[in-house]
Amino acid sequence: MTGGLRSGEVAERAGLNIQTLRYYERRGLLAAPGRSPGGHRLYPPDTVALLGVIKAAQRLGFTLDEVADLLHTGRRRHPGRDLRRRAQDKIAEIDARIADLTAIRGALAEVVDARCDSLTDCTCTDCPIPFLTISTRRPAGEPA
Amino acid sequence: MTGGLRSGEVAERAGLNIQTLRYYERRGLLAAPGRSPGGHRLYPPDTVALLGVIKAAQRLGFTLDEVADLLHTGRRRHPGRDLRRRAQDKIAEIDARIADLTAIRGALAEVVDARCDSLTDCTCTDCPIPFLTISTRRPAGEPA
DNA sequence: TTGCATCCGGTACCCGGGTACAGGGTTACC
DNA sequence: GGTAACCCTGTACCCGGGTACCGGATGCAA
Repeated sequence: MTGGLRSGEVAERAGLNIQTLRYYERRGLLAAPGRSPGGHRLYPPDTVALLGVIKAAQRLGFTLDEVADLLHTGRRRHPGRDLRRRAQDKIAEIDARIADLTAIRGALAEVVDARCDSLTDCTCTDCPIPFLTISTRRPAGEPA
Repeated sequence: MTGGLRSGEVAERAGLNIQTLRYYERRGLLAAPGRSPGGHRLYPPDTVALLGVIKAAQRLGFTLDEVADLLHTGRRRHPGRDLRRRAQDKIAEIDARIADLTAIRGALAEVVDARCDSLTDCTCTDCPIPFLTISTRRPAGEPA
């Protein structure tokens, strides 16, 4: 009888590296699974689906810490409100990020339109490069 | 007589850390400056402006390697064409990034609208979470 | 019971953009 | 010529999300 899936099987089905499974365990995304008598991990079969959820949440822009948190609070406190609030916060972050990128895009378009020819010694008239002081926030980093 | 600015002065005027100046030197963004008899760096005064340019380029989404490259090719080969082409490439990258973020935003909005209450066991009707297979590209990373 | 595939834990490394620290040498001013 | 402030080199560390390698132990089938 099979007490669960071996790490190699889980990794293959989920499209991940075995090391990544152990990494997720360390990070608190996966509960420590049962073990065979010899110490090999035996995962419950729904682990594969859980990993799919984790990957989906990552695609939504959540960090691994945030995903771990969501998984845990999902089990404990009043869950629904929490997920919705976090999703809304994440939308706000994404909007800010899009606004940043849009501003940068505009500045780049100006550089192209003005036919700038050098970062340091541009000879074009009304060169926009000296005025690139937009976006004094985070340079171009990910959300906090 | 002053043979140039000391690193502390440059760092302060440019709003950077001294370590960062040396880091930029290693990365090829700043040429190795002259030295005092005792070995202290003495920077030409326009270094401060150059650092401003570097920061501007970073804000435009160029990596340090790309900036170094732009600064070098700006001096050598046929410069103008290069800068314009790279700026256009960068605009395309940014557009792709914005498209990704917009898709993610849409998915998050669905999660909010549907009043999902759990990542793993959502009880809402027509829950969108199982369908979060959008954006099979890079998860949410920076441009290549 | 032999042999190969798989897995174990621990540790080190990768990317990009820096920052920090230790232990010493220099500069500048009084 | 003292002494504070500054600077030097070299090395290690930070973040996030993993990946790679090592030597040894297990699992499973013939």
